[in-house]
Amino acid sequence: MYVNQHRERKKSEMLDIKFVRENPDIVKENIKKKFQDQKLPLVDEVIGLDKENRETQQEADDLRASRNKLSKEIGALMAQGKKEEAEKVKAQVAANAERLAELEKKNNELKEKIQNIMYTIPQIIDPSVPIGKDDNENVEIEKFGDPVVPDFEIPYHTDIMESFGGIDLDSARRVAGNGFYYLVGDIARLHSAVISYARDFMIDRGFTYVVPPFMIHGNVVQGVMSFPEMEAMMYKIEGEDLYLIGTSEHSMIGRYIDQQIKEEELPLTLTSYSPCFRKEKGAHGLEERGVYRIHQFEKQEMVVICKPEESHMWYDKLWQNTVDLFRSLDIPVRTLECCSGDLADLKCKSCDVEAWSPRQKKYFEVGSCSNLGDAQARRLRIRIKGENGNYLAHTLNNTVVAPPRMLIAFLENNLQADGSVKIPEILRPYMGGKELLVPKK
RNA sequence: GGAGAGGUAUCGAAGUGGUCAUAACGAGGCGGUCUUGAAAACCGUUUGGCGGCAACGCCACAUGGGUUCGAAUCCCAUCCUCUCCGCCA
Repeated sequence: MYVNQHRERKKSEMLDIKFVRENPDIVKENIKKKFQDQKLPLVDEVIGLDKENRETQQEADDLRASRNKLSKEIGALMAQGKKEEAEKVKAQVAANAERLAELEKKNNELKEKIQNIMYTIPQIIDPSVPIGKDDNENVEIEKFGDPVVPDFEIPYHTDIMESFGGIDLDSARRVAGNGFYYLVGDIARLHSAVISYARDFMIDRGFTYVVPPFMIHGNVVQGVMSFPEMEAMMYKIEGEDLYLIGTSEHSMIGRYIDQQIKEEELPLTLTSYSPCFRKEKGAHGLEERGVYRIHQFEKQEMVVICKPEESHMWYDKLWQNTVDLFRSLDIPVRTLECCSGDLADLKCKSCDVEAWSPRQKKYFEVGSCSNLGDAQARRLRIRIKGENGNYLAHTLNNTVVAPPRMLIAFLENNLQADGSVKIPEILRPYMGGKELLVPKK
């Protein structure tokens, strides 16, 4: 099995060094588009190092070739009993040994330098990505449904939950600290109902349901996300090479590490369930309290592995699925496209699906859809076995739904003036047929 | 946690210091012969990565290191899998 072959942490790259060598201008232009000008000198630097490395490699390979040849001669001479002649050839090999050791050392140093740089050179973004510096310049693409503001006041989401006796944050803080929750009664049931409904929604659209591992090895983490993300997000199990997943995308993409997938098996269209664990380092404001930003939540995810030429098409289908799901629950949404400067280095294109908050009178993020191009596949060596050789797959992922955050949108949009919450028809089978949640106080 | 066995290509598996790692042998896949068609039989073909215009060369036998002119093979360390026992949802 492949499992242990790449346990050692190896930094790896988003772009092919060959591509950088042959298209330095494209790579530089891309860096500028992402407002990372400080990385510009690295391109020429890495191309120089690469040239030096290939020369070193070639000389070392030649020396190895000569050693291999001479060693065979020694074997033949020994077999014939010609010991003296064998000794002479041995001396020849020894003469090259020192130079080879030198080259190997240099080769390793160069490789490490190259990798360190390549690790920071961002993925080429899709031409359709809007250029902008940070998240202020993200672009609204399309709205779905009317963002209604009712003529009664919508309470903060934890207050709505409390009116049903549905949340216990105080106990959660005592037991696990800030960023955890107990969901109780109908609210807990609603949480499970949403997950189950989302699962069936995706199964009906032809996706295969998967329950993956909730912990993964360090090398898989490195393959699916960049190092700064990893530091800020991932919980590590003490004394083990295991991390709690931040999303099932991690274990779902990791499933194909070092694999060659037959062309005819593609596309792989999967929907996975998992709890997600995130450190969420850094301070968060008022609007991120309650169950908005937490250390543990559950999520139904969709993941696609496909041929390069199909990733655009799947990207559009993926975010549309989330829009459709929210619309089926009468929640207004919009799509917000990530601009170049806000796009993670691993991604070619990404958008957020945002749900309407009638309380805040604005949209807020409930899901994120990304096309990673071949960046994850390059890092994890996920290849497609084609007629004319192997090539890297493209990978995409998107949130189907992530309660409890999604519950915020659900409760706010389905709250009635009398404090009750109506259950959309489509969700009722998952709620034991209930049409309405009635507050306890 | 204890005791054994083991990690080689798509799978099973041989190889225990050189002339079998473009990896024996078997299976599977692909192409072909035969056949009305199929099965069977037979023949051929089939690892991945890097460099090079090419010829060709290098690397990879779980991982890392060591011994050696030369390591799948010997030595050291680490990881993992399987079987049985124990414990346990």
